Formats: sequence, structure tokens, C-alpha cells
Amino acid sequence: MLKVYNTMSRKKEEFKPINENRIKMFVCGPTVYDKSHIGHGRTYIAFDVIARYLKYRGYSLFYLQNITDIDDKIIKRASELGIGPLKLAKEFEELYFLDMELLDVTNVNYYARAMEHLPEIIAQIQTLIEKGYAYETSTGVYFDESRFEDFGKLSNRSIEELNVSRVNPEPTKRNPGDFALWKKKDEEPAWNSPWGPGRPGWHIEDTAISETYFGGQFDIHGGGLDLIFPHHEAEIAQMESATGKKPMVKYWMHTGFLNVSGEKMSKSLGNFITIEELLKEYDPQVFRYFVLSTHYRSPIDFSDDALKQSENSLKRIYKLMDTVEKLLETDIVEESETDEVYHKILKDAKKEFLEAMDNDFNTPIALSTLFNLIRDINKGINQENISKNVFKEIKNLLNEFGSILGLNFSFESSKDDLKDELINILVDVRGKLRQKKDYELSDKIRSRLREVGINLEDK
RNA sequence: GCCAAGGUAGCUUAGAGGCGAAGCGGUGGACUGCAGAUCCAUUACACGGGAGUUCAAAUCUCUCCCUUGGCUCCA
Repeated sequence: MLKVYNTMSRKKEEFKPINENRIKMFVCGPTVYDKSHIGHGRTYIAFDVIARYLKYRGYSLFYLQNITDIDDKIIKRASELGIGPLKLAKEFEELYFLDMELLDVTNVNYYARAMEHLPEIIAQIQTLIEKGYAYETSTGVYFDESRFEDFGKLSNRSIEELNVSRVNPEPTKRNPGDFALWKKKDEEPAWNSPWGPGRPGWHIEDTAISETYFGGQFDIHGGGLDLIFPHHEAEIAQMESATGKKPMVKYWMHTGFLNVSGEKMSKSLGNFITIEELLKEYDPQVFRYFVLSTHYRSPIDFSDDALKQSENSLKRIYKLMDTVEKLLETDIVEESETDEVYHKILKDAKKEFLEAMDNDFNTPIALSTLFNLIRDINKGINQENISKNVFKEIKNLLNEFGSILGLNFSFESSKDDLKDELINILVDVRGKLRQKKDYELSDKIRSRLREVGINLEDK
């Protein structure tokens, strides 16, 4: 039974989609005003694995993500650079897609840009005005929080608290906690609307988009922890007021923050790491492993040491896979009386792995079951009692786990052919030298190869 | 101040009333010409302090201490 932690109830709940087998999942995408950072990477890898697992479990998933391609930060940045805001957004959007591809985040079905949904945004604002949840002033259209009694239910705040905390409220608003649906603007960039030229507020694009593709209710809404308030709170108010249907979302899922060496990542602290920079230093698989080694809701602390640990852990898996693939090429027995024992080990390992994933996508536990399995297999390899059939099953199971996690455990064989040939020649020569017990020269070859990143290991 | 998430072995992390977990790292041993990988053992009487509930508490309750984040834009 799959259990999912719901931010709304603050506990794990049994997962049951609204429509039997079909899942509608919306995750807040980036505002494309700058390069994506490793915090984005963490969140989108986490939801990528969630998506993979839901599909693995046989659900038919539609994963929708929005792209915020117009907002104040984009406009500010664009004017600094002297280019149009939409052009700037387009450029960073392309970089975002590239980063995601490099990180193997490949399960989003559709990216919906805010600027391509202006008619829907305007229509939803009009509905809110007609139903009396929103009002127009000289500066814009605002949502009237006092009309929505559930306001604050996701972030566990009262309306009084929300009102107190606002500094410098916009003077034409009725309540300090009211938020903008449409901002009236005379200067560019601005779009026409029934209320004159202007731009949409931050929260309205998500509900306009999700209503367009999903209707007023859907299964999963995800994003970073920081979006709970005010963003998701505002979304609930807009959508439930506009459609009259509650709840808007059945399961709210939020990822924990990524810190860098114990501190929040920010430009002013100078510890801001983009995905582009990350990938200059580390393999995408290493970063993915690092992300999955912590539960998606927990804070995760990025450091070189932690990444190094992840790399070493991952090597242990690669190493086993490599050994298994090599042994499959040899002429070991097809079957053995130990097969039954290993069938059970594999069956149990799979069961434990899936139980971990069923428990709110607990990837750290899933990985630990994987390592328990690896130890059992290594033991068997040392004792030379594993048959070819079992090795095939091991390979299949590891690949199955890998595909759920988005990790590729099979060794890349796409190396340069000539390079491979040259290495083989050196390995052959070294083997002959070792037969003649010329260890001095053979060790020299090995250490020189290591200097250029090629590790030779004698059996 | 209010809200939230945390404090688990040297490090990184799971777990959540009763079999002391996983990885990384350190040490010793087996194997090896050596190294590496692997296995075994060890580091390990692990759960921030103090009370309480219970036959039994890392796990529940209370209280205190500390860390981080949010309350303005943020994945």
C-alpha cells in the first residue's frame, strides 16, 4: 500500500487517486530569470523519482509543470541587460530544459508557460470578481481574503497573523493580506485586460493553468517547502473560490530545502551553485544519488565531502554490476542447487525495496536494502556458488531498481574505440610482464594508467 | 514574537513503543607478489538534557537547551 505524506494533514495517508488509475500531478516550475541552481535540481529530481515510481506502480500519470515567464524579477533583469523580458525568459527556459535533461529529469509530460495562458488567467480573474471573491481598485484586481474562510489552512496560519505580518500594504487593498490577481501597469511590458493594461499576479497563473488541464481538482500538487506560504495558500483560495470545489488538491507534497555547508544558499553569501557549475565538478548520477540518499522532505546539506561520499557509495553499486556483467560472459554453470536460496534473497530484496518506496518514497531506505542485497551477492561471488541464471536475475533486478531511481548502474560502454584498444594492448603487455614476475615494470604501468584516470584491478 | 523542520555512532542519513540500521570513513584479519576490489571483525553500551506514562521509550506526554528555515521574492 502506497502512503504519501500530505502537507495539509501533516501526516502520511494512503494514496488513492481521484480517478482510479489516473493521476494528475502539478509541480511548480521555475521563474526563468536566472540559471537554475542545485536547489531546483534537488526538488525536480525528487519529483522525477516520485513520477517514476508512480508509473512503475502501474498508474497512468500526467505530470504538468508551469514555467513562470513573466514577473517583476524577469522584467528587472531584462532591463538591466537591455533586452526584452520575454527574450530573457526564453533563454533561461532553454537553459532550464538543458539542465533537466543533463540531470535525467525526463518525466514531465507538459510544460505550460504563463504567457501562453493569458486568456485563461483573465477568465479566472473575471470569475473571481463575478463571484464576489475579488475586487478592482485603481491599482489592480485583488483577492479578498476575508471572503475565504479557509485561508491559511495549508500553512497553519490565522488571518490575523497574516494581516499583522504584512509590511507596507498596498494602500488601496481592503485587507493587508489581500493579494494581487492583476497588477495595472501603464509601462511595458503590459497586456490588455478588462481592467486595462497590466500583468497577472504571481499566484494566478498556476491555478489558471491547472484548471485548464486538470479541472478544478487534482491528485498531487508539489513544490519546494518555501512555496507553502504564501503561494500555495493563495492558489487554494483562488481555485476553490473560482470553481466552488473542495479540496483543490488531494495530496500536497513539499520537498525540503537544500543548504550549502549548513547555510541557506543565497547570492549574498556567495554560496550559490548553479546546476551548470555543479556538473563541471560532479557526474549527474552522483548528484542524483546524493539527493536520493536523503528523504525528499528532509533538509539536505550540500558539501564536497557529502558528494564524495555519494560517489564512493555509488561506485560500490557500479562495481558489483560490472562484476556481474563480466561473469555473465564467462562459462559458469547455468543452474545450481543454490538457485533457490538466491531466488529467495532476490525476492525479499525486491519486496523490501518496494516497501520502502511505498512508505512515502523513502529512497534512503530503498538504497539501504539495495546495499544489503549487494553484500549478499558479493558473498556469493566470493564463494563462487551463483549460477548464470541467477546472475541474469540479479542484473535485471538491479536495472529495475535503477530505472525507478533514475540511476544507471550499467557500465557505460560508449568509450572511444581506439582508446579502448590501446588500453587493451597495455593490459596484455602488463599481463605478460606479471607472468614473468616483472612486478616493477607492471606496477609502473598500473600507476601511470591511474594517473590518467584508468584503474586496473587484478583478480 | 508566531509558525515549521530538526538534534541518532567519527561523518552522511533511515526508523518511530519491544529483534541496536544503511552508506562513507578509521582500525585489525582473510584473500593478493604488492595494491585495489570483496568478505569477516571492530570503531558501536547510537538516539540533545531532565522529568513522566508503560511490563517495555530514539519512538508517547511535559519541560528545558541548541540548530536551521519561514513570516518580503524564493524549488
